[in-house]
This record gives sequence, structure tokens and C-alpha cells, in this order.
Amino acid sequence: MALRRAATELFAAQGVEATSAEQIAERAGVTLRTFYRHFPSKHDVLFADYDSGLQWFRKALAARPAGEPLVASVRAAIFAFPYDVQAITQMAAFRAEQLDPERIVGHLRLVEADLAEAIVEHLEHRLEDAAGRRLDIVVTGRSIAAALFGTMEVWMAADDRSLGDLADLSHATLDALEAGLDEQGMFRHR
Amino acid sequence: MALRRAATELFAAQGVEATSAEQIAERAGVTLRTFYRHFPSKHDVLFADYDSGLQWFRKALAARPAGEPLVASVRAAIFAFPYDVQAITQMAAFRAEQLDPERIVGHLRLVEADLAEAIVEHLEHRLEDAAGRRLDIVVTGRSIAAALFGTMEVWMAADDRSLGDLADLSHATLDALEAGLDEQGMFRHR
DNA sequence: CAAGGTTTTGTCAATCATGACAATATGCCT
DNA sequence: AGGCATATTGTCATGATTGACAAAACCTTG
Repeated sequence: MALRRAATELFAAQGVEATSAEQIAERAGVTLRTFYRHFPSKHDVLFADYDSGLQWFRKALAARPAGEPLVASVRAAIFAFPYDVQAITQMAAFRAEQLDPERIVGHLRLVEADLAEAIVEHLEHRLEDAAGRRLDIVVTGRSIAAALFGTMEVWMAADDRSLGDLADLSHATLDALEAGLDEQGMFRHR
Repeated sequence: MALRRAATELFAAQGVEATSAEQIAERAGVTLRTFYRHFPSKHDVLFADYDSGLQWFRKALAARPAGEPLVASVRAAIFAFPYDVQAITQMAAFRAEQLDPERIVGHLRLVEADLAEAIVEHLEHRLEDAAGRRLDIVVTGRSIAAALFGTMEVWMAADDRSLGDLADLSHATLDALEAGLDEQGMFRHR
């Protein structure tokens, strides 16, 4: 979309905050109002691929074999994700102060909430006795998401880590979670 | 504060969304800009007591006996909270459609994040070997917060529950968490 | 091609929110 | 009281965001 390109170019040239939504619209040859019909907010241009990524994750999760333990499924889906180098570069740019940290954290919270919801849905579909266990399911889904994002934020707080390090940390976190859930004999798939 | 009173009155009289920030400022005899110096946003008037509540929780947590298991401390702090009838009434008003559910959820996320942070800080202070366990600590704190708020939202989704029911649900959730953490021998206080 | 319906865009007008700087008020010191 | 230092408020200007409704573009079918 033209708006997307215009925004990306302007952001790169003069920074995100120094670029007004109106400039973007103008450069793309449309009205300001039209810009806001395509993106819920100026900053959402940066996270435009997000929805498709979320869909990808949902499908990957749904495609896991039936008997697999939950945490293993989540792990598999997360690590199979076709990470977009572009997106990662963008994230790196954020860390380099292009963007208010508050905003990044805010966005991460949304992503975390969506991840949690995806896991919850997955469980609702897979568990035989889902109906009577809504609370267990919600708590489990959210805890897993919280643990993963906690891990990511601990990782982000240190400056000298590679993506591989993050993967290692995530694995460790997931292992611990799996042990905890397993002990209670909970959350194996149908 | 006069602003607070003005806002509350107007909100009650004509609803939150139908009240503009300017009206509030005017009724309180100040400028719009001044209103925004006292409240970060129009809706934050509704959550004005929030900070003091958070402080209360932090202190309650810090005051728990040294050897107590983490989950027990969190439980004790939460259930000892001097719940403000006013605030609960307000929450009821929210549920009665005064306010966009999105906004309520957004606020809950902030509260959840703060609760998680409070727990994390508590652990940092109490654990002997906190230095080398940042990841464990963050993951634990966030998981507990996520579980509690997941419980609350499951509760909120049903219309026929009492506050006592919420308390029961929370207890059950905390018990499960405690069992899980205990199994791994983690997170006992110094 | 034309009529009629659907989708997308433009226009207009509010409101929300915030930075910069001037004007004022307030408390405290002598 | 007089006068500075600090905190609070007013003014002005700009940008973000959104609802309502008109106008234009596009599509489908006869």
C-alpha cells in the first residue's frame, strides 16, 4: 500500500515522532482521514505485519499433533515462526531510540495479550473437558504468555545479547513451565 | 481537589464519554491545560486512587514475615486490602456500560503490570540469591499476576457472581500456583 | 451503456493531549 | 513590606484521533 511506503520512507528520513500523520497522507496522495481508515494510529504503520503473524501462530498451534503437551506445542509454534529480518531490524531500530520505550512496551503488552488468547483458544479446542475448565485454561494461557514475555523483557534489558541467547532463555523458561504444569498432570491435549 | 469533584459530578450527570475535558476544567474554574497537568488523561480521573492502592500493596507485601512462601504472601496482601466501597461501586458502574470495555481492560493491564512489578521487587529484596535469578524472578512475578488477572477476567465475564465468588476463585488459583511453584522448590523467602 | 448498490475517499468539525513560554501566585528570607 | 525562588496556571499552537455525512469511484447486472 502506498501509505505504508510513504510512512516508512518518511520515518526513515526524519524519524517517527518528527513525521506527522498528515505528511504521510499527503505523500501518499490521500487525506488524513483516509490514513486513519487504514491504520488505527500513526504508530501502527510500524506494526502492520502483526496481524498476519498472529494468524500464522494460531494456525501453527492448531496444526500441532493431537497428543502433544501444551508447552511443547507453544514452543514448536514459536520457534518455527518465519522471522522477518525486516521486522527484527525494525525492532533493533526501536532499541536505538527511534521510539519511546513506553510505546514499545505498550505494543508488547498487546502482543502478549493476543498470544495468551491464542493459547487459550487452542486449549479450548483441544481439551476434552474444556467446558468445565475455563478458569484453568485462561490461567494457563496467560501464565505461559506472561512467562515468555517476561523472558523477552529480561533479555531486552541487557544490551549484549544475541537472538540466540533469547532463544536459549525462552527454552529454559518453557522447560520450567512444562515441569510445573506436568507435575500437576494438567493440560495434555486430547 | 476541585477538578476531581467537578469530573465526578459531570460524569454522574451525563456519562463519561459525553463529558468533555474542557467542561470539567471550566466547572472547576481552571483551564483545559491545567486539567491535564493534574490528570494524565480524562479517564484517569476515574482511577485517581490507584497509586495509593498500589503503594499500600507494596508495603503489605514487604511486611509479610520473612520465611513465608511467596504465594502465601501475595494472597495475604491481596486479601488484607482495605477495599474501597466507592471504588467497587465505580467498577460496577463500568460493568453497567458507563465505560468502553476496552478501556477497562486497558486499565486492568496496567494494574496487572504494576502488580507483577511489585511482586518482582518483593522477590528481589527477599531472595538471598536474587542477583543470579533475575529471569526466574521476573517470570514468577508475571505469572502470578497473569494468573490473578486471568481469574478476575473470567469472573467478570459472568454476570451472576458475587465478590465472594471472586475471592473463592482467586484462592483456588493461588493454591494451584503455590502447588506448582512448590513442586519445583522455588521461591521461598529468605 | 445505464441504474442501483457497495466500498472507498473527502470534508468538516470536535475532542483529546502535549510542548513551549509567559504570567501569576505562593512561600520564605531579610 | 519588599523581593527572589519555586510552583502553579494561562495562552497559544500543533498534532493525534474520530464521528457524521456528502461525494466519488467501483462493481454488478439487465
